Amino acid sequence: MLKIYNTLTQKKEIFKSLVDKKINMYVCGMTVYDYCHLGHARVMLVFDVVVRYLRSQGFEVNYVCNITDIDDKIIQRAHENKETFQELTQRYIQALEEDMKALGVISPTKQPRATSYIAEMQALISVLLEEEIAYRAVSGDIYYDVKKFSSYGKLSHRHLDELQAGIRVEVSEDKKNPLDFVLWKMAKPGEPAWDSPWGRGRPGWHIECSAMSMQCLGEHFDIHGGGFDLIFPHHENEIAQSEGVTHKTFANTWMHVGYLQVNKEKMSKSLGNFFTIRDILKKYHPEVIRYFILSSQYRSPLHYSEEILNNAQLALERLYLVLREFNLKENIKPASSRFRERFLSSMNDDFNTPEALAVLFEIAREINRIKNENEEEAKMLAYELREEAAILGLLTEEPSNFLQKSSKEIDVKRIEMLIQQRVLARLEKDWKQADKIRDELFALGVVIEDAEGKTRWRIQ
RNA sequence: GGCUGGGUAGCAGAGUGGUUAUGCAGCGGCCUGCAAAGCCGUAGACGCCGGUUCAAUUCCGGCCCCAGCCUCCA
Repeated sequence: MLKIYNTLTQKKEIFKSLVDKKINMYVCGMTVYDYCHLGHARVMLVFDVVVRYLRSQGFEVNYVCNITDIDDKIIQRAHENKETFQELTQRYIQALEEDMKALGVISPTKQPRATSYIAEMQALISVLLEEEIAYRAVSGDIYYDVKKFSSYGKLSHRHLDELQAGIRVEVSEDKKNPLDFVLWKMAKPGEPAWDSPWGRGRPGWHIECSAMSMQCLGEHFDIHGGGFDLIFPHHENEIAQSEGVTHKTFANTWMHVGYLQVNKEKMSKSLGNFFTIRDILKKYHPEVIRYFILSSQYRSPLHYSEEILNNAQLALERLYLVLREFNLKENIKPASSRFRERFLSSMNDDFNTPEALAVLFEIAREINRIKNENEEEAKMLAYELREEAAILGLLTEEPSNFLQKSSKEIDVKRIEMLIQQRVLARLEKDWKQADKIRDELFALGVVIEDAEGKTRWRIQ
């Protein structure tokens, strides 16, 4: 029985899809004006695992993840770069796709872009104006009147008066209420603009997700997700807009991924403490990043440091060292074991990946324990280990590939030649020479293992 | 000020009203020419103060501390 923590109710709830065995899920994706950092990777990897898991449990998941390709920061950045906003966004959309591919993130079923849904956004704004939930200000900009939506604040668990007390931005003369947010913004000369019944302009940030999610998934769907920082105001506003138009529940379950922290601070662009995905991939295997992300529960803050990533690497090596012992070429569906049940119940408990990983390590130990006495059973467990790890997107590589991959240039020919020399030295029981070669290899970052008459090597 | 979520062994990080999380690191052993890998064993923890209970790290209350949101942010 799958339970998911719902930000809306602040409880873990038994998950039930609107249509049996089908799930419609929307995740707020990236604004494309710069490279993605590890914090973005966390969100994408978490939902990647959510989708993989749900599919493995027989759900047909319709996974929509948008791209925001028009917004103030994009306009500003394009202006700074003296290029069109399309040139800018196209470049970063491509970078985003490269990053996601490198991380092994499965593609969303659909990846709508804001600029392709301008008409749908305008349709929503029209309804909100007709219903007088939105108003046109003196400037011509159109705002959402938060006072008209009685349950405003239900997702972030705040009340309008509390919010107003904490206002810390200068209040625009234009708005009736400082918390009102823009739906349509009139264009200044030189800014990107679209025709609308209210004049040339561009959409506000929040309306795009209402338009895209409802267009792609319907007015009422199962899961809506994103980073923690989107709870307020973004998702709150999405609810206000969508439910303001439809008068029915927008999304049933709201999932939010915790922050990635560096030195106890949130990783963010403004603090300048971020690491881009592509930079980290220069030093670490994608599965190491994935392991690191999954080693904490998705709602908790996750601390980043190089030491922790190194630890993730060592942990993954342990699992790969187990799989290396077997030739898992056959297409075998392993039988249920006592481990499988625990793996599944961990995942069913709000995607508790740290606990699921712990189960994988227990399988690994069991394999090591029995492999000499009962090779067949060990092999079955190895198949199971690989299958369950695949749900997390791990252990998908050939073990020797993973274990012999290095971020530095390695000279495999030289390594193998040295190993050959050492084998000869060992046959002659020339331990001094053998150890000297081993030291030499170690200096190259190569670790040697002598087992069952063979010598194997791996990196680091 | 309001609202969220936290504080678990050297590090990371789950979980539980009484029983080994897990990974890395440590200690002892087995294996090995020596290592590596692996196995067995072992040590070490639940912010502070009260309360409930036969029993609390786990429930309740208070306090302290940390992070985040209330402006754009995944």
